[in-house]
Amino acid sequence: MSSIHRRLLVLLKSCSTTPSVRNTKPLHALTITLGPKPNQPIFLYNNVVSLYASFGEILSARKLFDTMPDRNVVSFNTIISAYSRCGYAEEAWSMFLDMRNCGFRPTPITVSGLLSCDLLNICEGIQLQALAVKNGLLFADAFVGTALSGFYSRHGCLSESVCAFEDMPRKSIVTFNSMISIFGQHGFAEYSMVLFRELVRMEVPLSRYSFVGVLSGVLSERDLEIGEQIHGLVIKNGFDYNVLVVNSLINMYVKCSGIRPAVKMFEEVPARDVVSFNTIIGALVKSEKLERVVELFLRMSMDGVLPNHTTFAHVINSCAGLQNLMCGKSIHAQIIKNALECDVVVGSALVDFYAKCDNRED
DNA sequence: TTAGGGTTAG
Repeated sequence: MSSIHRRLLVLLKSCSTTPSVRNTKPLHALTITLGPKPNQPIFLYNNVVSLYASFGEILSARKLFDTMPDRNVVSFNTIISAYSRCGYAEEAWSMFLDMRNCGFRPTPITVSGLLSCDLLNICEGIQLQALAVKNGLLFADAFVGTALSGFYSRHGCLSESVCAFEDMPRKSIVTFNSMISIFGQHGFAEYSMVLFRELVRMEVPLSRYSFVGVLSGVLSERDLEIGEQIHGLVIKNGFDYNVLVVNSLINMYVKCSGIRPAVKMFEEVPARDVVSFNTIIGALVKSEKLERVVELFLRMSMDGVLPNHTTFAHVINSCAGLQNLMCGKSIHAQIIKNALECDVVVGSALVDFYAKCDNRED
């Protein structure tokens, strides 16, 4: 191995320990210095493409991919998954066609990467399913089947999603969590619970997503008992310190038993993030307890939790309801500081706020 | 020795 390749490997190692665009650029520069010679280690190029993609620098990733002197299956899988993650379904599909034209056989990673693209159309997904069945890709691991069931669910095809799940020769904890969540999101809390119980009986260690999934369907007063049972299991399994699970529980109490028990839970938990605050703030707005919204917003900043567009939209709506021009204007200043004035939801809330405060010009 | 799945508020 030449000294320049050794230097590349050292840079690559530093990129993987502290990944950043700043660290990736010198690595990229060195690959350019090497020139388009044959026998270049594709491995290094793949890593740089992957690093750019992981920072959302999809154009840089593609540019480098195009200049690579040689490519392998991993190169194609990296760029296809990068496009899929960013929602560029057409580009992902076009790279998939290029891959096949270059004589590479799609792997489970190619197919699951494409199927997990939010905007992949139904015809292409069905073609991928046929290809996966024909090539036995569902037997390799649980990724393709899980992605397929998620793909059908996103397109509103619940029965196809369930079929994909049931036909899977290999299922993982993620497959179960995903299906539990799909049932919940489609309003089938009882099926979600049946699958969750099956998972418990299998005695595999539950993950935080198992609880998030099953709680996503527990949304009405009649489900409160189920919600409380899940709460018990959360504690039993030691997830009551996990902010993601705790937020799902707070949301469940908001939906099933109203603001009081939800606030009680919110006050008792060891840690809160922006979603915990937004859940309670959203519930306070709905029940028209607008003064408390502003109080909670102030407490949020005292606790060092940064507001986001959801928080600002709720708080501005409360100021509009209270017709409190002074308070709203000061929140507006913070919105500008956070560069959220052009956010469509926040911006619309501001327009509504000024109109309700008879301040048409602003 | 590089590529892949489940996530709460709105």
